[in-house]
Parts: sequence; C-alpha cells; structure tokens
Amino acid sequence: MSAAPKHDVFQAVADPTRRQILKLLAEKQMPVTMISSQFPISRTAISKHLRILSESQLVSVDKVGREKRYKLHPETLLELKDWLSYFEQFWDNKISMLKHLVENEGTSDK
Amino acid sequence: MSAAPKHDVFQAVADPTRRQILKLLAEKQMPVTMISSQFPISRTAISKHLRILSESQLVSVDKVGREKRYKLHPETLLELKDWLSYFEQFWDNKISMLKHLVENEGTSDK
DNA sequence: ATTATATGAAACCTTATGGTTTCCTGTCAA
DNA sequence: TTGACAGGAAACCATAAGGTTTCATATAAT
Repeated sequence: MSAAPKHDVFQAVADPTRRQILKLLAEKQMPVTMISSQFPISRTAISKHLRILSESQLVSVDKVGREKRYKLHPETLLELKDWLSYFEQFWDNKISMLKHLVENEGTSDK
Repeated sequence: MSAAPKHDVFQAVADPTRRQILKLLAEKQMPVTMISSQFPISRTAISKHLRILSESQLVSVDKVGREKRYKLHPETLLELKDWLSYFEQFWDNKISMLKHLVENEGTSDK
C-alpha cells in the first residue's frame, strides 16, 4: 500500500491542457504562475490540473520558499507505453498483422 | 475535409471499458452483443462506447446481415505512440535524462 | 405472415469535469 | 509590520460523460 494514485494516467492525459502542461514541464520545472501564464485560463484552473497530474503521479512538487516548483515525473508515462505495446503487433509486424487478418476472416461466431 | 474525428483518441482511450473493448477487438472482430456479454453493463452502453471509438477512428464497422461487426483500427493508436515518443528521452536515454536534470537544477526563473 | 434477433435512437438521471470568483494563508521585501 | 506575491481551498456553475430503460427498425428464421 504505497502511492495509491487517485487518478488514472489515461484519464489524466485525456485533457489537452494537461498534455500541454506535461510538455511544458518536460522542458523545465516551474511554478504554477509561470505555467498558467502560458494558458488562457485562470491560475486556479491550472492548479487543479496540476493536482490531477500529481495524483496520477505524472508530476511532483518541490517547495522552494513561497513557490512550488512542479516537475515532470516521466516514468509514469511508461504505463501508457506498456498498454500500447500490446498493440504493437499491428503496426510493425507485417506477419502477425497478416496472421491476424486471416484468422479473423469473416467470422464473428465461435 | 475528410474523416474529421469528433472524438480525441486520448479521450476515447481514457475510459477503462473502452480500453477493454479495444483489447477484445484486437483478438477478433465481433458484433455488439458479443462484446457486451463480456461486461456488466447494458448492451446500449457498450453501443455508445463503440460510437465514441468509431468517431475517434479506433474501430470500424462491417455490416453483415443484421449484425454489425466491429473491428479494431489499430493505426489510430499511433497517435498516442507519437505523443509519447516526445517523452522517450526521459526513459531510455540516460545521457539526456542527466542533461535534463542538470539543466533544471534549482531554477524556475529565467 | 409472424416471431425472434441485432442494434441504434431517445429521453432521462446522476455524477464528474473544467471553469470561474472569492477568500485565506504563507513567505518575501520595504 | 505592512504590503505584495505565490498558491491552495471553497463554493458555485454549466456541460459532458456514463449509465439505464423504453421504443423503433431492419433482418433472419419458422
């Protein structure tokens, strides 16, 4: 019983603003105000996004004086990569792709 | 002006049921009723999920008699892979990871 | 023809989501 | 010690999301 992410990574990443935030933080860590200056929405809204990103372990916080520096925790994104990897057979393996197509040829019953 | 996906792939994939559906369809194409037999929710609910998956180009439909066979359209998932690839620098490249850490060392100002 | 099967559409309900504004607290600077 | 700045919490709001049930339609089977 550690960490216990309250939010799903998939869900966290579903919002375009949050994806942008992640890209921003990939460049360098920064406090809320600096992040929000890049968006048309309020600082409070960004703050909420950051909370969701924190709860899904996608970012972490470093408190420095009165500011809180948010930084990317990239490892968590591996969860997406892992999920995606299941589907890799369909992209880069022509043989298994073909196999798949043939095996499914015209049947929905079993 | 072609396709014009009404739904974001990220958003489509955010729902766990829809992810499960995709895995199911990866094995073989199948009609709504067969899919819904795998889930505790109503067939209608599954139908709605399938519509979202269709609108985001993740599945396509084959009408055969009175049934509609849904099948995975795996290429669309590449969009996720592409997005993720931006963050690959943080996973498999120790050098750039280190570089990143050093460059961000303790500054939020610029 | 009649009945059964496969599926989507509609209307409806509840809760989540993304925003806003307003207020409170902690920290730095004068 | 009094402002100014950084940031979260609360209350609130509108709309989206995920379900359900009920109804309608197309196709298959008898």
